[in-house]
Amino acid sequence: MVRKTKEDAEITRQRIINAARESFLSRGVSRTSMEQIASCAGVTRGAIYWHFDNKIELFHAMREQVILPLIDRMDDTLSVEGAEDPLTRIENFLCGTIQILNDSIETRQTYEIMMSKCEYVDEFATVLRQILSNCAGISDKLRMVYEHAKSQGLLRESQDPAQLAMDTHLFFSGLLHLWVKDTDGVQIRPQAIKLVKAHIRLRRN
Amino acid sequence: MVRKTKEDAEITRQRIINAARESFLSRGVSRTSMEQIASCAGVTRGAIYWHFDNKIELFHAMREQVILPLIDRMDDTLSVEGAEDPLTRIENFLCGTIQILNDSIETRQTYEIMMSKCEYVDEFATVLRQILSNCAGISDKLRMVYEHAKSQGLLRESQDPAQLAMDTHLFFSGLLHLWVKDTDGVQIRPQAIKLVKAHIRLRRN
DNA sequence: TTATATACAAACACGAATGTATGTAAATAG
DNA sequence: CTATTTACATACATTCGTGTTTGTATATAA
Repeated sequence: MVRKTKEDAEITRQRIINAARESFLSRGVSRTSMEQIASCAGVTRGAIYWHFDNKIELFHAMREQVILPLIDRMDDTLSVEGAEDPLTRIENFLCGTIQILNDSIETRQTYEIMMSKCEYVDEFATVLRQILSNCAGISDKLRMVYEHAKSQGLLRESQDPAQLAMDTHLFFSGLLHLWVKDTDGVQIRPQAIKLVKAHIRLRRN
Repeated sequence: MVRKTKEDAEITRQRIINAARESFLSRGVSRTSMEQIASCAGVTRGAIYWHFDNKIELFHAMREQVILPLIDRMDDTLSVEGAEDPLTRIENFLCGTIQILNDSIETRQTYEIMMSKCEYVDEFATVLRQILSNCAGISDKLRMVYEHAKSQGLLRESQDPAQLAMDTHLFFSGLLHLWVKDTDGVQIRPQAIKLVKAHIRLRRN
């Protein structure tokens, strides 16, 4: 219970992040006190303030743990000129993201926190800007893939890739929001994959 | 500055709601204290506690002021068997909602609060459920209109009205989220209407 | 082997927010 | 005209959270 080795400290750090996630989820970010996180992690506030400057740094650490892998994966899934045609790549990207939310509790909880248990004001306004910038990145990537699809004659009629990309991005943004908030799994979780496929089918030649 | 007439009291009540909206918007719901709302409204906490039991009652009052008219409008715009064909009715409903957000500061601010300045935990979890239930209502209405469109042969190929409705609802949900958060008006506000029209065009025969 | 930095726990100081209780002057009912 | 509400303002009690400071045992570097 005293001085730990470096690995022990890293474990403590991770436990604090996990405790923060659980606490944020059940009480909301701003209502969660450092003391609550600490007791949930089995440490004192001293440990938290040792590893993190304050609550928002802790929030950032929690967020990055799930966001960075997702961004990497997006780059992989969308950009790779691989076996599948562009429209299938988009479909796989969307379905794969849903699948990750299904499989990873940490990702699911973090998304729920970001979408309905956090107030984006003051220091948190920065986070919102990061989210928006990330959104712009997704739209951009989608547009490029849709352009490929168009040049390969996969799209019906002459549809604008930029508008298609935005439509898909907004659809998926809405889907994620509802998916995450549908904690009972009644509203749309069961049909999410089917909806994605129908969405893609709508633009296929 | 003492006992007011009934109309004066109603004015005070409305000023408190307005002050709450402004305060919620800039500091977030949970960080906003009753004292801040009071001073912003030019009254004391006593006045607020006279009109409202607590912060969440105040929140509900603020929300209902903009939500109830919107719901009424949805019923009018979508349900009426009028001059326009079903797909145009949907388009008008979506564009009209965007237009209201554009024109009404109160509506815009309230939506921004609900979407990014509020934590849906504890007492506020109820609000989230209301929102979800409202979402289900919108999907339902949309599905019915799409069924009309299908029976009139307005849709391309054989598309499932339920899936189309969900797709539209998710698209619009994503659009509203991004529209509200795009306070600089750079990301999508200028192209929102065009996106709606492209979305509808995609399903037209 | 000793000095120092690390990884926390414990204690302190301070502010801030909430709900309630009490006071009060004027509007309104009878 | 007086009794009672109404529509607040003011004061009080209590709780809770934050950031910082101090203490300390041990890992680690030299």
